[in-house]
Amino acid sequence: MEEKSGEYKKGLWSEEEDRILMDYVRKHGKGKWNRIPKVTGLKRCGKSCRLRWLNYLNPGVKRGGFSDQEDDLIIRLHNLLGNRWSLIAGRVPGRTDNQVKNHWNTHLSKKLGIKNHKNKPAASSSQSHHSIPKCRDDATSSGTGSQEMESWFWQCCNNNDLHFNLHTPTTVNVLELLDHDMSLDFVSHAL
DNA sequence: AACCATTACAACCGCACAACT
DNA sequence: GAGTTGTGCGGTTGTAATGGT
Repeated sequence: MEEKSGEYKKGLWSEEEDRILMDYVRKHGKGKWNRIPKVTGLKRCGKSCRLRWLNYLNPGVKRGGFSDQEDDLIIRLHNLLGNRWSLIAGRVPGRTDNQVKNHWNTHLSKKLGIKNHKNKPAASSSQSHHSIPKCRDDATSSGTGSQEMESWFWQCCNNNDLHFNLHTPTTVNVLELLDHDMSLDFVSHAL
């Protein structure tokens, strides 16, 4: 994975570069980003191409400001998940992790009076007083476990009390709950 | 109009990890 | 099993745009 510095251009992308990258993705699909400079002659490293596509050129990316609903959802998901931007972004349709992260750091952290982005996620607080239901096997192999988790989750939501420790095994439960059971609708209503 | 400070967002960097050879 | 490659993630930096003086 040799990408010598100096061989590739840095900084903002030009329209021409965007067009070349779009053409490549149209023809070859996503992936194998490191081939792009070789195939297209684009003076950008694969990593940069991937990022440009994911955060800007991808038609699924929503542009423009964040709505109040999105803000609210992000705040609550951040409260739940901490700085897990990709997870948060995965539940905010049309938004990328980079967008969410930037939006948090420039708007929401100020709005909430959070000092800086090195803030530890609330979720990583060592005081986790919650008994989170047991997980994977229970939750995924039987409806009961899943229901138990959902019920527990709702309880936390109702108490506006979403501080779990991300580094405990129970985190897995939370994330799995999100992945398995919680469509955006569920999350946005729950949170 | 010119300068400086702040804001918002795009992009880069370093690291980790999974897949592949 | 070891090395290489490709990808993803979070933190950080760079820069254009905007606002204030």
